[in-house]
Amino acid sequence: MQDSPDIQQACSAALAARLDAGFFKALGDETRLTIVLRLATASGPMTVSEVGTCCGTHLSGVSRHLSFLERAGIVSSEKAGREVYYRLNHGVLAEQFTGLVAAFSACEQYCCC
Amino acid sequence: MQDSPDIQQACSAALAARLDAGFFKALGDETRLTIVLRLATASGPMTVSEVGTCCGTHLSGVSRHLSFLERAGIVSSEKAGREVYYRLNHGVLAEQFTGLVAAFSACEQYCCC
DNA sequence: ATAATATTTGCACGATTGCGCGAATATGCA
DNA sequence: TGCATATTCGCGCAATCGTGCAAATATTAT
Repeated sequence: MQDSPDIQQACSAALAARLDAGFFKALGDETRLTIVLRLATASGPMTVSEVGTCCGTHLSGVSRHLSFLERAGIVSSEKAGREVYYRLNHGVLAEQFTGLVAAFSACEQYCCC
Repeated sequence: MQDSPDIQQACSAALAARLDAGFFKALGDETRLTIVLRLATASGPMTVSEVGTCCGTHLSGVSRHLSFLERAGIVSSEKAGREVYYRLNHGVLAEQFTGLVAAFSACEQYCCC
């Protein structure tokens, strides 16, 4: 199989599948990035209140941000009693970013000049 | 040097430096992602008008999106006569994503349980 | 100089977003 | 049962965003 329109189509489709606006949108807010950073450097799962101490916003906003991040697959939650523990999905992030690198690289190699 | 608050601080700072909301915000819009995909699979630089054929929006909007992407470092422009040629900064994207993988991985290794 | 083409900019509109506040819900404890 | 704590939800507000349209600008061609 050599460089043909077929392989270019495949590269394009693979990259398109990786380009999820929701994922990037979730990371495109300062407060949410602060939360992500806090969770990334935590020694374990954190409650909403604990996360809330790192960013100056109201706790309801923190709860909403965490839900947003969870919907994007970036964090996971687990309910324990009246508290909800959030943790960062390191695996998802690593897989996404490495996948993006590979997809962009493939496009550059097979589609570009 | 072993796992100490110092190295945790270093990991946190390194990740914080990578977490640029503007960068993610630039990729957090469907139309801009369509433009990025188009440029990623192009055989060379493209004019604003050429890029515009891939997304249903008005040409002025395409111009604005390209400016946004350029401000985020994702694309570069070069003026040639009355046309402006845009191209994807593959290197920047690769460096950003690989850097993110490394920074998250370091945090997971040295800060987390 | 005049006309045609490519791009950018100003403007207004509708939609979305992040936020704080208070109420509602859920759970644990006395 | 009553009370305190943790989280979520509904509401409204201000700010931002994406868009189309028309005008302005820049450059090329006649």
